[in-house]
Amino acid sequence: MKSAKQKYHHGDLRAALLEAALAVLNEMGPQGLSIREVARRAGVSHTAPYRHFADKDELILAVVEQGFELMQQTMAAEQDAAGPDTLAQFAASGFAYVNFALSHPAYYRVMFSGDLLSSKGHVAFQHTSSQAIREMVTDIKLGQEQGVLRPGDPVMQALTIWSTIHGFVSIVNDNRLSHLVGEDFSLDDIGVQVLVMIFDGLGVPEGLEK
Amino acid sequence: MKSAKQKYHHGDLRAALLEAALAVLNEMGPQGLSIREVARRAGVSHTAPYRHFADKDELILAVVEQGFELMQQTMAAEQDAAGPDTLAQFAASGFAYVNFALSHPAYYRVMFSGDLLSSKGHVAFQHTSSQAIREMVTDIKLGQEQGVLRPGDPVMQALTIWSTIHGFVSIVNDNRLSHLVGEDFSLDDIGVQVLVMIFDGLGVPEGLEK
DNA sequence: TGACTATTGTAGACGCTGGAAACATTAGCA
DNA sequence: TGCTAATGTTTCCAGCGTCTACAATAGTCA
Repeated sequence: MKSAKQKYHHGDLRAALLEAALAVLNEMGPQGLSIREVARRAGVSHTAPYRHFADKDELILAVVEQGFELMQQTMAAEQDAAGPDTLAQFAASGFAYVNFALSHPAYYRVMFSGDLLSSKGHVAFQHTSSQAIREMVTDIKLGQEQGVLRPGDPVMQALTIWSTIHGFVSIVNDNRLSHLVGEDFSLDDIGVQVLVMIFDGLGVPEGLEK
Repeated sequence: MKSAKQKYHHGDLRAALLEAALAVLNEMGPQGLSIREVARRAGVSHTAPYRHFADKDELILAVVEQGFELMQQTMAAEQDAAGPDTLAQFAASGFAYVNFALSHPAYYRVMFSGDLLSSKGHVAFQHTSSQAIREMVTDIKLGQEQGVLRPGDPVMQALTIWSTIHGFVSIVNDNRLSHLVGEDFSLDDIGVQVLVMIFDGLGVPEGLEK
């Protein structure tokens, strides 16, 4: 028996479905995400979702979109809170990215994996991250002008930074460094070190060779 | 009608199934990978695979394992071919990694995504890459001793390098930089630039600030 | 107010999937 | 030659995405 009176029309089924989809992803992983399960959680018939999403791909893409909006808001807020210093803003963005990915693994995975989508759905999917990298390039140009970043192609720099951060959080979210994270190291510590390394570089600076 | 005489026993069905699975991944993507499709391609009934793999997870894990072996062989060969110089060997490994990932996207995806597996299968999956990072740490220690790499925790350095490379090839394989790759840039060029940047760092070296 | 229509939900069907159980064929060995 | 284990087949089940036909409601306009 349902606690609330069952009405024929749900009211805001679309939002309820998105929420249910995210809950399923969190609780059961990507394999557990089925239209029927999502419908079940929302308390509607298994075909009701088709009134709001053409197919499973569209449901997933809606979750992806929602994830990007949330991430962007989070990052913008952190960047604003960092004060006027360019480098500090930059670092704040980076930490916010890592933070979002690690605290919302289900969102992040669905936003960047694409394996849940059929090959058809991939076309729409590829465009979802272009906005984020465009903002990053703008920030990098600013950093170059202010002399805190090396000169060079800002697109390449953005790609390098993005690669490192994305690679790092993917590795962590796939639980591939569980053997590293013990009492001595927190994930935050490790994340900071990785970000510092990509700033300083790993090679020995010129003029300091043995 | 089959060209070869149909025998009741296949001979080496296990290998044939792995080959078929890889072909399916290449042609139809992760969504197209089903036990039944793989069995169809191998010309056997849809339950025959269960004589060789307990379930779908085990089939996928076998593909993953095969992929790691192939990658390791490729990387070792390139490293040997690079001559005695430590830095050159190091670079050769890096390029071999990128090369493998970009020329075998299906292998790489299944090796590192994990989304194809049920939550049960993840446990075995997480151990598959520990060998690779252990070798990397050894190489990095050598680089530090020879003075071509900065001093510091070699595990962290390995993680940083691995993050960057893994992130880069993931982004490329997910087709997220199709707008960058035109006539002016090849993926190889971009890959080289990314690797150089992580060596030199992105920040302005000390003593050279404005 | 009352009827018409578009919107939103349901019921049932189809072919696909992963997987279990029972059965058939064959290879290897005593 | 005959026994047994290994390997492949047949049949069956429940769950999945999605299609089609139908039902209930909300909104609109006379």
